[in-house]
Amino acid sequence: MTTAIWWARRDLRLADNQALNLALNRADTVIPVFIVDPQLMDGSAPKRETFLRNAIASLADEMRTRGSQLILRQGEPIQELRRLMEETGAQIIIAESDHSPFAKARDNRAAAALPIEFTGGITVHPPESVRKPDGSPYTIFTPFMKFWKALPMAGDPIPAPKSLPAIPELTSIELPAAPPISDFPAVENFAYERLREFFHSSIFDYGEARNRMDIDGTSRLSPYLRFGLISPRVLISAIFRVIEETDNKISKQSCITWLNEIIWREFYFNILDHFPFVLKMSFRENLRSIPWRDMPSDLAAWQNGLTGYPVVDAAMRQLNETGWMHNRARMITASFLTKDLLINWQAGESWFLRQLLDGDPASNNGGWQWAAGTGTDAAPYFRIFNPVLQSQKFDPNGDYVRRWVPELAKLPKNYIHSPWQTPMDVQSQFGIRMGKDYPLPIVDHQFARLRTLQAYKSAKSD
DNA sequence: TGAAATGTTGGGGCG
DNA sequence: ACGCCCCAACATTTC
Repeated sequence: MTTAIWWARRDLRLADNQALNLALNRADTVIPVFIVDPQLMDGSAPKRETFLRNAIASLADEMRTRGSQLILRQGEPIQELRRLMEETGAQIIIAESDHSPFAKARDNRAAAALPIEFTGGITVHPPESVRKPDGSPYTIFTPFMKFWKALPMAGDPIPAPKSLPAIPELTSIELPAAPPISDFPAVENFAYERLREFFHSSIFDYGEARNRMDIDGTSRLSPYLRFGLISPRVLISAIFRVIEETDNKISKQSCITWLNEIIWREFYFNILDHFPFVLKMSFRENLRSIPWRDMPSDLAAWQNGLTGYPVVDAAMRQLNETGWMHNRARMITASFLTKDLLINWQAGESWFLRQLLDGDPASNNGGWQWAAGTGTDAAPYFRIFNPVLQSQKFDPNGDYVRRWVPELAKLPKNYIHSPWQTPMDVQSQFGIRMGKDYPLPIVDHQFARLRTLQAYKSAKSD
């Protein structure tokens, strides 16, 4: 009679769960446990905590209908695991590997103290398996992506178990119920529904539509990936099949573009695994002394969506209200904070990490360092987004702005992207006073652009 | 997965 | 008819 503990962390799913599957294959009895770590549930990311609580509750439901029970404990994970081993007589603990410095330190401690085995699954290919021939990690996306695509897939997705072994009577804490998140129900099956819907049509226009902030052109699966309600392997094997079956050139290219986005995620897991220092400083050594501005009022205006640039404000308000932001908008707001306000990307990184449902240290850091031009394979520092042009291009009718900045909703299309240029008679015609009902720009873009070029140049030559 | 500055071209107005 | 200027429109370079 063998007993295994399945330690769930950010793999809150039944389908294609390598850790759960290994536990089921190894043992007659599998004790599923989620340990609430006060160090992680510290109120620093309330939206993600809500999603997590919902996801745990939903997984617990699913386990119950299959004859098992998700045990919830709270405390220092290693202590709790040891206690649970004593209570159940389990011989082994199995968990999915994680690669953040925090997770690695915790898991190394666990491995030193307990019989624990880790599986893959958080990425399709474990970071250590994507290396250059000489063994060093890739730091440029394209060669990484080519190598990644040439790797054989390690098996097909594992279907969800239809039933689970019953477990003995054990204590389990009650997690206070969390309000549901309307745009992102934290339910495994819903992720599949969303995937099906996306693959039914939008994916074939993804190449163009993904940039349009006024359109639902993206899969919006990121929170589900973040907490492992769906596995990247499921996404990859699904998209491979669609690519194979698609003849139309543009449609096929759209699918490949989406696939590459998933590979960007793998790339940043890789970068963080090999270069954990990126969480503390710029990847690029020659850009570590940019004279950032320390301007709390500008940072607050950015955080609260009150910069006077409609597309920036719309995006920040979308983030604050829903916990999600369109990817194009992430680039625009990140460019604005770092290049227009000349505020350290780390301030933006931590705000996003606080607010995003999909906030993950690897992807979030990768994205910010990309935008700031300080990262691996990043945008060159002189690539500065013009928030007005970006808005005109990717929200042509201003619908995205109108949705999230209601005080501008009445403004006609030709002024919606740069409302400070609205003539007085038009302002009074629509009953909007610039500078009162909506802020004037907190910085002039042309001026800010030159200031930033100067600042980056001075850092480079240090 | 930019944008601004600068350079080039070619058609049309005009003396 | 011709040269000249103007200036979109597009291309290239630069940051």
